[in-house]
Amino acid sequence: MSLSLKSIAKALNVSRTTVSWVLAGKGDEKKISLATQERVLEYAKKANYQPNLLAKSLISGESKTIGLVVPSIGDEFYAQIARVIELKAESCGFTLTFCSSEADSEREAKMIQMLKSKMVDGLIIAPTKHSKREIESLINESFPFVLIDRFFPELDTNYVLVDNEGGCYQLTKHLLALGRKKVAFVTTDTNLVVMGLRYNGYKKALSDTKNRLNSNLYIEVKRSDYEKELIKAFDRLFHEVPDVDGFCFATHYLALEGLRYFYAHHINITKRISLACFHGSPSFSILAPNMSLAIQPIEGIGEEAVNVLIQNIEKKKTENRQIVLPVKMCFHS
Amino acid sequence: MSLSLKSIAKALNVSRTTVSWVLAGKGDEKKISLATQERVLEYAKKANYQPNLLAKSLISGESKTIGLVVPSIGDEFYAQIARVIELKAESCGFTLTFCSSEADSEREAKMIQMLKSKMVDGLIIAPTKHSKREIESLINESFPFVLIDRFFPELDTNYVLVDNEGGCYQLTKHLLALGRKKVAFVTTDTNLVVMGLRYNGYKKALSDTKNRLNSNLYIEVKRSDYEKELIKAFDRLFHEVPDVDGFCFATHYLALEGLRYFYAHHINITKRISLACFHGSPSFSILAPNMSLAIQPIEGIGEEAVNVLIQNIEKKKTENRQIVLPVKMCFHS
DNA sequence: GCCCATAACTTAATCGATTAAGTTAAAATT
DNA sequence: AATTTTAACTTAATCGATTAAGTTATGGGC
Repeated sequence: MSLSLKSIAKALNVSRTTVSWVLAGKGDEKKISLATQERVLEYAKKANYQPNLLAKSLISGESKTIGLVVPSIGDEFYAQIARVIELKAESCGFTLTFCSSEADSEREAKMIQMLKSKMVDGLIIAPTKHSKREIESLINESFPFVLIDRFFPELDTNYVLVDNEGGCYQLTKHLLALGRKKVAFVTTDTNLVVMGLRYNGYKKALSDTKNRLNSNLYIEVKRSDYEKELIKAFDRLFHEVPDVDGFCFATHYLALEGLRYFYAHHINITKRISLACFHGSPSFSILAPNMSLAIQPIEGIGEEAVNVLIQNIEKKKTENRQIVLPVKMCFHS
Repeated sequence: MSLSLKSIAKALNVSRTTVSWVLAGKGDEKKISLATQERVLEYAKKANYQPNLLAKSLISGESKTIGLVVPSIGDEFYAQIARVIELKAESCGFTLTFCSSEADSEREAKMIQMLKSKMVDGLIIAPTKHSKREIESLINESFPFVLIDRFFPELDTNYVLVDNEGGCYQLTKHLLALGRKKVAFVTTDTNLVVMGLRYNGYKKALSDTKNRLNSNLYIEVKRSDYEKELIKAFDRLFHEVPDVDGFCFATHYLALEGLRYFYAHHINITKRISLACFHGSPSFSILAPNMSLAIQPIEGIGEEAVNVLIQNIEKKKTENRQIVLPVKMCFHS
């Protein structure tokens, strides 16, 4: 269908090698006459020749493609990460193929397998909670990869994370410093290590300020159907602890549902309670200008992930790198 | 590095052909002895053989990969579209490679070229305004592709759109039916055909109800730096037409900035004005529960795009299909 | 005992590129 | 004039798979 080196060679009555050399810019080096070089270049341009990169990859053993595996590309956070990764990867000559695991580790395993079969040069993965197995086998094959957003403390891998614990620690401390006494922590998916870290930050802030941990102030909702779950949990919370006066949300989507609840119940989110959230969303500055935020450095995560991965791809060796980026604190009263 | 057909063949002392047939499930058909079949299958399983799909694609001429080109994968709307497309494509045996054009037609042309070089079987493109050239050349090469979200009326291509004009027509009519007299239309990027269609819907609703078009009520902001642009435009609007009582936003991100303005200026968005927006965003139901919406059928767009594209890929022929999906109206008072 | 069918493979070409290792004819050197 | 160099190519192997077209050896039929 599309024209190949071979067909150019045939048309010009020269060998494939000659054409290959000229188009690769090695014409002079390989002592191809100027006349021939011009003939080849002109023909290639006129016919709009584009090399088949699959063939090239087959030989070179590198596809210049990175596989990105995230729970869902439809998620605002991962979509923005994907954008940064794409731009950074492109500047290094790589394109991106992505797969959404839909938070299903079997699906994830299949996608990783597929990407490897398509000969991606490396993977950037935001793993699901049960994908330790798959990650271990990547380690065994010493296939280049970097984890982002989530990790496995017991595995020695590359990863790029943010300071989950520190972020929630600072947010909680800020709420307490504002004079709040009963600060609730709202979280989900607690078998994810990073969620545990966020909770640790909350707990540490409490104990550092001699506040007692109150289990009634701990709200955990299941990931699926979290909207309704949260309403139920909040109804109970406001019944059990009517004078709750602060909220630290572990994720932006929980915070959005929390805000929906506060608005629906006419709860004064300036006077009666203070708010904080790990990461944010554009609408928060309108909905709750006073909410304090620990913003994840999306650019940094993406760029570091690509950096680490490409280093790993290029010099097969290299030790694993564990990067923890600081969050950007935005305090409000 | 990773083991190949060849190495399996060598290890078992059979020919590559035999191994290939057995692994392709053609063992019986090709009369390979059961003993050999078992030996091959067992070895392949133990060694975790995975075929090199690049090599397979080189032969078959199909990569089972679709290229997705959108202005930005970081954009909520395109991210969600991408998710749907990925799921649908996967169910048809395709994976997705994506590129963000960053609304730059030169960049877009480069990305399309790259994707074609990587031998994607087809493209799904949300084109930028100046990419007509590139699209035309795809037509000339009869390369399979589908446009989404945007299109070129003068080109005969596949496309999947939503009813832009009808959506804005109904939204505007609704605002007028609520008794609003001075409804503003807020838009951007007017050289995009679909933005023109949305404006047409607005104008048609006005003329159908014998309302006069008032150029003071037409707000157009540049795409870049639209946040500040919108503030300036609104300042002017409220000065020139203090009794403006309705707003129809052409996009969700304009509406969000509009809401930011209303909140900042304590403008009563229930009594003093009525709101409408083409498409929506999760926070709108909290920020402006009364805002009427014309929701784009994201699932439908993605699924139809994949359907049309795959049909196009599989039977090289086929006429172009032009699909316009209805929007889902959510009226509020 | 001869011929043919069939089981059970193997050889070699192919996809589209790259590249090490030739080849040939003309020019330069001795 | 004989030998070496060099310019300007070409041949053929290779990447990892697929597949059309052979090739054996064995068994059955007559």
